[in-house]
Amino acid sequence: MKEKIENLIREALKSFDMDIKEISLEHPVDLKMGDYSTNVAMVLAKSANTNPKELAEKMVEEINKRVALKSRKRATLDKIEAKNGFINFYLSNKFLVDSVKEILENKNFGRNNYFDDKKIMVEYTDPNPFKPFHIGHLMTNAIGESISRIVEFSGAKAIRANYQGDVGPHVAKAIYQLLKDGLPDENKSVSEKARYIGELYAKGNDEYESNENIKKEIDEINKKVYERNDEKINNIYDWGRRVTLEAFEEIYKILGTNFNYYFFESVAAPIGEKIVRDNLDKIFEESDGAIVFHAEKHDPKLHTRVFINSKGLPTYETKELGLTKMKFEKENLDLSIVITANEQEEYMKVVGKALEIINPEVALKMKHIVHGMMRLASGKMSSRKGNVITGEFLILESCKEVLEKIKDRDFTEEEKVQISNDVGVAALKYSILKQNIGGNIIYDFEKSISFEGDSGPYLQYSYARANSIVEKAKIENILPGFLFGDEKEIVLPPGEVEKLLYRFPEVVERAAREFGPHYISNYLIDLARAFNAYYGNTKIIDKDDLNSPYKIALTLAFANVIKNGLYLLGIRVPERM
RNA sequence: GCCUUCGUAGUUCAAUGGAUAGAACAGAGCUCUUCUAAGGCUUUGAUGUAGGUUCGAUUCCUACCGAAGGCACCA
Repeated sequence: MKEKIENLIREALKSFDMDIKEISLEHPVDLKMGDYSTNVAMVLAKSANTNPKELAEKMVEEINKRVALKSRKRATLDKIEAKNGFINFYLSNKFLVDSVKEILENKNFGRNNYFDDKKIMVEYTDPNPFKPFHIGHLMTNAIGESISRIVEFSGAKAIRANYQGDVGPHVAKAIYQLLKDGLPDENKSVSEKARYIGELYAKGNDEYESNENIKKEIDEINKKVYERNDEKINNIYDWGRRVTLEAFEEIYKILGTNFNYYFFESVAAPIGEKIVRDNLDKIFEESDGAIVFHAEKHDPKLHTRVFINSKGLPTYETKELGLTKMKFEKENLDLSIVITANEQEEYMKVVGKALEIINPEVALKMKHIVHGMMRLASGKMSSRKGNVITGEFLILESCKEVLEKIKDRDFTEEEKVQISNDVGVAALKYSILKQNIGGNIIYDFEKSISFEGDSGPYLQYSYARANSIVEKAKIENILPGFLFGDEKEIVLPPGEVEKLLYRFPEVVERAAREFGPHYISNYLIDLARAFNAYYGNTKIIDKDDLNSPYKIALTLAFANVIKNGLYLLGIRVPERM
């Protein structure tokens, strides 16, 4: 449709001997201004020595001449007008109803081909064994899963990767404390054991910072973990690594993520180390016993970073180089996306610069997407029993809240658990994905599990309600249809719902182009609001209404789009709730 | 100090250089003998400051004020 209108504009311009590189064609904020609108007259007026209004009017005349050539019945455009220098296009009822029809016929409505035939790896979540799964991991997971699905819907083959720090000082801190305090009870569940390890990590961290001798001891353990030459430490390490990774798997299951690849720092480290040592003197330099990269020599906005520390151990930067090499060896990628919090933005630029010198081809295919940090709106939660809020805790609380809400509903126990999991996770994910991912999220526990207004459960609820109407209509033997009364003409004026439905593929494409899941969340909320308003003042199932089949078709189309949209956000859609 | 990102209703967020800056929450008032009231309807309220570019600036540029992150052996 968009292209069709653009062609009309171009043809009209041609008749005035004018042309423009890029036609800006947008949806006016207000539906009263038409369905599409262009500002070309305003852009070109000056160079054409005329004023925008006049040019717009002349163009409308020209476009109307061309449209009139086509038969009225098949027309997709109803009206074209010039207003305040804009040219507004109004879609015909026929086009809108046809788009509803298309949604019912095409289960994949919303797909586009922006990333056709591209192979894209998305690395996200990245929790570290021996440490808790915290809120930041929840954020990265929600964003990464959504971006993976969006690029898939845009034609790409998405490869999901998870990169986990199974070596490094944090591991040594946990092991030190485990050696001191002992292992947890064998009978405890995996997640309880993982929680115990996480608590000891925090304790070890405190010790590390407050006691010089313990610091040395932990540094020693760190080295042994890399070298794997101490059996006692190896045993605890292998056990702790396994337990925490298993606990993460349980969380991924609830969140709905399946990774294709798991990368580990322990593997990436030696690969990265070789790259650094091979490029010593060429790119990297020795300084104070460490090996560093003076990035500011290549770009004054960057700074120096240590790649191999003075104890001879590789830092995160080096591991990142190794990881990148591994990724491109495993798969022939067109694009490799890494999603992290924005605190890593600056040094990723340094790593990127080093990579650019070592392997410019690969560097071009790297994309670092950063999201904001989760900050607490109030200190309430963090002080609770001295616990930090982990991502896991948040998921459980949110689901528990939903369970409480539906406890008296007419569902089986099994259904109740399923629904509360789906809705609880939706509330959290939506609160992360509803806003631009770059900004910080001021985290408010109450609001994140809000089920009203601009929320995931609101969307799920709208879907469940639409779904139940369609189900009920089936029982009453009214099926979706596209005949309007006795007339062959469409008499039911399509409303706001239709005018939003056909835009879905455009929204998905934009979300893919800009890696912005929030475009989808915002769209879905607008759509759901429009439908809920329609629902509020229309009787959809009505045996005496000849338009009832169309109303049901519209309801079904709405449900399909919400379902596909929520899928792209990584949110499950309960049929009933 | 330097670098990066960001300042929009009381609060949390939208807005592709465009038309009257949208929502949600909170506040006030309606609304279930129609299909799920986790809903709908009505209503109060905002672009940090000062310049500049432009037919047009929340959006681009400059300065200032404020916030977050980063700036050598953590990730």
